[in-house]
Amino acid sequence: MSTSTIYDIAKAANVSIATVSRVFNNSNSVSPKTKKKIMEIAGTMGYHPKAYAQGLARRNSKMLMILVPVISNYFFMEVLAGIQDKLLEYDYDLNIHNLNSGNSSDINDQVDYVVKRGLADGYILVSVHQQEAYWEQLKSYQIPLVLIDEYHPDFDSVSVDSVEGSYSATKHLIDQGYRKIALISANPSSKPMKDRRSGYKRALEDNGVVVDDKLIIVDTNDYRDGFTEENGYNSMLKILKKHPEVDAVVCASDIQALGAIKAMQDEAKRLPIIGFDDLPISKFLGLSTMKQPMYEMGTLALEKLIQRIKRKDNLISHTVFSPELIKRESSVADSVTV
Amino acid sequence: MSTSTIYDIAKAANVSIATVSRVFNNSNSVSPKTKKKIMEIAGTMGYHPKAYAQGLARRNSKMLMILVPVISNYFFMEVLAGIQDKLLEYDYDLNIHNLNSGNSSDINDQVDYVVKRGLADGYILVSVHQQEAYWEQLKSYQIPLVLIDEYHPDFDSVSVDSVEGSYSATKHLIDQGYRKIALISANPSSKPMKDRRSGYKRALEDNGVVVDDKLIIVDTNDYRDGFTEENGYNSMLKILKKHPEVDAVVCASDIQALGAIKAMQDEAKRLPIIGFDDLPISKFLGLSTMKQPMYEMGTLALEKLIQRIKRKDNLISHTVFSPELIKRESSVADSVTV
DNA sequence: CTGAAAGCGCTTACAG
DNA sequence: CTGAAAGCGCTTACAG
Repeated sequence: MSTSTIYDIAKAANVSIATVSRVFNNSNSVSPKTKKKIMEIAGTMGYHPKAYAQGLARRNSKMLMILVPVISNYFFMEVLAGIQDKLLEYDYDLNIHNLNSGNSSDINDQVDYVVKRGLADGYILVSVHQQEAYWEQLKSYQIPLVLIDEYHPDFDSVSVDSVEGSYSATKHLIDQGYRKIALISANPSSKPMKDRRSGYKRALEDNGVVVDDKLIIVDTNDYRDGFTEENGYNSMLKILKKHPEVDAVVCASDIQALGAIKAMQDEAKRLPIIGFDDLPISKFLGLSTMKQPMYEMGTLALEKLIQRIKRKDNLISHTVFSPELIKRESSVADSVTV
Repeated sequence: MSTSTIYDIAKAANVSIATVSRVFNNSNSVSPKTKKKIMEIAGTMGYHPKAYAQGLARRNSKMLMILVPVISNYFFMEVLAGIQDKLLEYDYDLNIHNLNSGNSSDINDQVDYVVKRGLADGYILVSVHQQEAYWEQLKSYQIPLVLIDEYHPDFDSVSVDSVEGSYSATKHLIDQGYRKIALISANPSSKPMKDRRSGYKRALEDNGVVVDDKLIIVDTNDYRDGFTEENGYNSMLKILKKHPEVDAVVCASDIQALGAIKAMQDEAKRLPIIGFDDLPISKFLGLSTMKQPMYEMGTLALEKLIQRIKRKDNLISHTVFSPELIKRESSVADSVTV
């Protein structure tokens, strides 16, 4: 660690530490001459104000933090891009804290720990799903915080209507005459998955199709909440072997749909299929899907957080986007061939 | 912000702040009784020691930081997984700082800023490629730091032999009789790309094939250093239209290979092709590739960093892995059909 | 434009 | 097992 402090610089420049501090805080009440001298000395000594000392003295950190359970998914990537681009307009550092499910402590405790340590001035929680009791506790800390991909009345939030999205996806298949529609699910207890399942069911019911719970395929492997190619692959295999009556498939995510498509290829079958997300790769594979405005969700969440930091007593606001149906070859009847 | 401090807790519990501090630092020299009382009070008041105050008082943060230019690639994801899993053995927090190329300041300055602020006790730089002069400057700060996907004699590092990997990929195609082998490149000025290009050239030369620089395809769009499907798609289109003599293709990355394959489909052509990375999706698409031990690179880098923090004067160590050739359908002669 | 001094919220010898 | 006090490296009124 370059060990020089503000005292070293002050001594070398023959000024007080207050003056050194001022040049690093861009106070204009420093003469250009001494400013220049201080900057030169700081340069050669490799000095820069230490975050911990500044954070303590200022009582704010000019840092924002993103808390996210799974960094390695495309949804988060795009959300992050939106946050980062918007961040260029503001004077904040950004750090990402990966909530680790492999960790001994659970997500609750990890959020609690990070947030209470107060490293950042505000937090964006992406795809963090908690019990009601925990949200209330979090609320009591009165820390600026916005939710993405989750809804709770007590916090600003930006999310997508998963019920509606799944409804549209299912309806799209129904409209083409399919009736035995399977759902390849992810971890069924997660909030978005519950919503997607209920959208799927409602679409069937609204169109006079009896819901058959056996056609809702849940893989037991919960790695990454089931949002993996393997999950889709195995689920599709199960459909092909145990449910030959199925004539179309709704997937909880594009990544599972990709695995499912591979399974169909391996079995030389072809069923209409639709995903959820719209990964960049999906376009290349002709996968129909429900697109979420991920980038916009990121920019909007950041704006909400900045506003919240400025005025803690602003009214809470919620933004819910509707996913958009992207029709491509995978779900269109006449292009579905073996 | 939950505004209670150690003083509030001390007062409420009728003890000194030293005692409160001790219970939060797991000092065993506190009676179980007062410990319990303090924890209860802290619980109801939502108290937890603030990171900035602790960091300043302790002179270390028990935090590690990853600096990375592009978070949204599979290589980083796997490296991160390795780091995180290994981290469970140690008592450190982990944060990720995304070096933002969209930012006004360049990567140099961003690394400098972050590292000098001293938020973490050590840093892992992933895929950060700098000029020699900057490495020297960084070295002068004497901050614990390890490099992944880059090599510099002054820092511990973990990397892959891109020259050898690219050589093997090219040789694999040559061995099957192909001679007019194109290279779909990424940003040609990046270190790994230079290495991959030279591996490609050497493999050709070693096997009596004259290198034709026109067959090295560089897309002008530098988004994400060219590691995108679009880049691969456009590059392949160019090959098919302008270089019909090409009989096989080496790609700088799997993600580009995916785009390239899509382009071939759209043009109803099929050339043997090989990528570099081994994304999970590649297996499903039958893409041959050069696999890097990303997860292991992460765990190893973390271990090196921990050692470096413990003993700053240990000898610098470098680990270079050899990529492994994964043969799948995309590059095998007899399975290549339109 | 500049300095002296208080304060930010902790930790940690030191003393008992 | 516990407390008083110094110190960590800054910022920021206040005074000049």
